[in-house]
Amino acid sequence: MRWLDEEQQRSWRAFLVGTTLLMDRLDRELREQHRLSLPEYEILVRLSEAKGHRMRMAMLADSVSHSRSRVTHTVSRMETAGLVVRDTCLADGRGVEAVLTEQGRQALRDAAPTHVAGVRRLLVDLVDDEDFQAVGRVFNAVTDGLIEGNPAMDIR
Amino acid sequence: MRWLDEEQQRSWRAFLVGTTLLMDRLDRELREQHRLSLPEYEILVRLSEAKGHRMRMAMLADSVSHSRSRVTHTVSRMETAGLVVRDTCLADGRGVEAVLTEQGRQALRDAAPTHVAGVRRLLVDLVDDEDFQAVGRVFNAVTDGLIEGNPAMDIR
DNA sequence: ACCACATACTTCAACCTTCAACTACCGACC
DNA sequence: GGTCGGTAGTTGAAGGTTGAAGTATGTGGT
Repeated sequence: MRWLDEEQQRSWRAFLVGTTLLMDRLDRELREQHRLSLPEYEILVRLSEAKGHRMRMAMLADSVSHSRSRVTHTVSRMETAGLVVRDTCLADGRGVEAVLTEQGRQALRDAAPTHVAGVRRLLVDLVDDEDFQAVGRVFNAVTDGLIEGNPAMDIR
Repeated sequence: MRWLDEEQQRSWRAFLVGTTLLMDRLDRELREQHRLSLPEYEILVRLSEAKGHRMRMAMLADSVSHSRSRVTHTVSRMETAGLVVRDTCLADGRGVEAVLTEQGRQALRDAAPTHVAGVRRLLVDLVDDEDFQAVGRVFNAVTDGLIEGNPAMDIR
């Protein structure tokens, strides 16, 4: 059994604690200033980038790496809040598309500056550009490892 | 308003998705193989490193960066499972200490190899040592930023 | 000694996530 | 064209998390 050395141990714990604090804070800021959770915000982002501001539920789920069930619930809440609507998929009778409403687009326009400013202030602006790029490489590798490793999850 | 450039954007998203997948997987492995959640595991680790295998609730909460309420619940579940016991604090009548039981120590001994192997296989062994060190630096900076920024949270 | 205020932890209810059914539809094979 | 297995999405209940309010104890001023 190979354990982690001192250095690796420290990095791993820093990651655990830092991530917890960071996500907590970003979520809180969105909630307090825009009545939006971080998962909801991410869904708004994905939809806003999609063609026609609409996306199949499964694709949405994959793109944020949440379970389908979770996305169902999240989208339901967002629908109640008027941020999205559901639309049945013409091409596939089983399919459902989530569609951004004008109100949803507006919510995203409002929230984006807060969110980006938070990511900068609490993360990006605190560290070397080089180091931040390393973070990108590391988690791309992690994602690849987990998506390859998982049969039938190679959509991306 | 300064947005993130392409590269930063990619890194940030890789981080979000990679973290989600990684934590999910590590949690699942612990649950399936050892009936332990990741938060529970972390508490076992903290307690095992503490003098006398015991720690005040508040200190425990700070050390894993969870809310006090959350730690109360987690410890309650762990107490039911026989992994820890609560003990009132002699020095401070308000205080409560969580104490690792022999069963808790055993659970940790059993689970640790699984967990460490997972962290290696899914993260550490996939990336450059340099890059992993960068991750450590980045999240130490994040933690410092968030703990300094927060009045009365400088315990560590 | 008393009071006000702060700290330590718990409780409760609302909310979110997970997991295991469940419904509905597609596609292919006979 | 009926059946079988697979895919898309939802549902409902159980479990975990949050945040505000509650209980109990410590602390400092008078």
